[in-house]
Amino acid sequence: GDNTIILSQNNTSASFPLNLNSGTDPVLILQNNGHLGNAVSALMGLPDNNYSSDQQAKTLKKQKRRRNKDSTGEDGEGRQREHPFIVTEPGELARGKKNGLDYLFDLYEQCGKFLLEVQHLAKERGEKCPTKVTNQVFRHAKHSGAGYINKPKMRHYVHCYALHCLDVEQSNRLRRGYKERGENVGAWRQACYYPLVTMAKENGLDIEGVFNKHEKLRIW
Amino acid sequence: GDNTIILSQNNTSASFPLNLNSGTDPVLILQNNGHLGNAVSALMGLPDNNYSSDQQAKTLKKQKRRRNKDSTGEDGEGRQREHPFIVTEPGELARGKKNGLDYLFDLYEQCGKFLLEVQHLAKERGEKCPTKVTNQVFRHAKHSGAGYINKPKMRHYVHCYALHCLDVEQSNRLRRGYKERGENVGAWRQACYYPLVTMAKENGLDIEGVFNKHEKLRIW
DNA sequence: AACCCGGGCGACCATCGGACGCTGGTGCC
DNA sequence: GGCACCAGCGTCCGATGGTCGCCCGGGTT
Repeated sequence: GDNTIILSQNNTSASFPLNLNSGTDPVLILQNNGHLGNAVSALMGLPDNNYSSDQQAKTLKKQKRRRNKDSTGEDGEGRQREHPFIVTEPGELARGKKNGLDYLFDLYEQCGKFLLEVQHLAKERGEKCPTKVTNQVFRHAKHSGAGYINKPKMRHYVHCYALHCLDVEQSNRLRRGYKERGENVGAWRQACYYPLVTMAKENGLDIEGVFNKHEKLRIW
Repeated sequence: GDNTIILSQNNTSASFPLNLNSGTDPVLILQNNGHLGNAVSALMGLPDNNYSSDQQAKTLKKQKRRRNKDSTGEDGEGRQREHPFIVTEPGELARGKKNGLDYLFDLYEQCGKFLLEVQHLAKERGEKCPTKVTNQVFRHAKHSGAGYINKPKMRHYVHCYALHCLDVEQSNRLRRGYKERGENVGAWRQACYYPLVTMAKENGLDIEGVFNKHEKLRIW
């Protein structure tokens, strides 16, 4: 059934260097219209640039991708795909078969928690210990029942989360603006990128540098 | 023709945290009996442990490895394989068709330099910038004419280099001991591992932690 | 009901980190 | 010269990071 979560935004931060968050500490209402298991707080980021080095013969093999249309009942229970995100303003609950942005950001917090678990497990097994959210972390999340977390999604919105972490005020303003104008999630996502570039420039860093300065973004 | 290089061991260090080097600063004589191009100074390390996570069905497919026996003259010039290392004491020049350990350690310094070059190139191209010695760095080294540097070799001796960086005295003692006893390189290499474990334990860290504390080992 | 928009995420791919073991250089007899 | 030892490094492999685009959910008409 539907599931509503209430949590304070005054998150687990306990920041460290360069915390650009300004501190309005309202109570947020999250929601996943369908499931959910836990909730936390964290931040993230990374640009979508696809530079890649070693320019060479790029075989340029473009072939059709096929999907296994195995839509066979499965179990009858459990949604297949997450509801799409819509642009919501801070604290706003998404209506209908949609998810809001507070919920999106909470997924990043959850990933941070899963990373911590993976790190602890690795440590006590004497294995190599990741400092970033890796494939292994996504796998762990899935195995832990958080099937609604997946790599493509998290990577896709990472710089939106980053803006949220680095400057909540500006992030909130953007959300309200895009909601008001009735823009879709894709447009909002794009828009999140530019403030980050500006912030990086102001601090004389690249985007990655900005991420690394922030406790919660460092793991992305 | 043969090539001898003289350089001060008081290296480019300019350390930073936890520099365990004790500071005898003699003049070292390096040598690669056959080529060589430049020389620097740096340090490195990493254990050979093969933990790996996600224990699973390990397909265990063992198949014959084949080599391209293309020993065709090539050019007539240029050695194919590096001369093997022998255990030499500090400052000792390897005799005959052998290379000494000072030369081995210098290769790690060279790798550090190649990493810096790759980092600068990446930065000015706006590409992703490696913090570690990666495949790309080995590729760059090869392209830059340092064909005598290759990944398997560098990984193989990394913890020997680490010991050298973290405690030259002990490293030197070990070298002298193993040379005296006429042990082969493989035995010496193995022996380098244990002091590192002890050092890690003393500092309450794992091997990787020890590496990360040292300016020059961090890149491995 | 039918249509179309847009976005979730399965699955693909280049590349990586890591290591095995063949090949042949090297010293000894 | 012949042989046995042993180590250099070509080459392979599982897994990763990164992304494309198929497929379908969802709102609208």
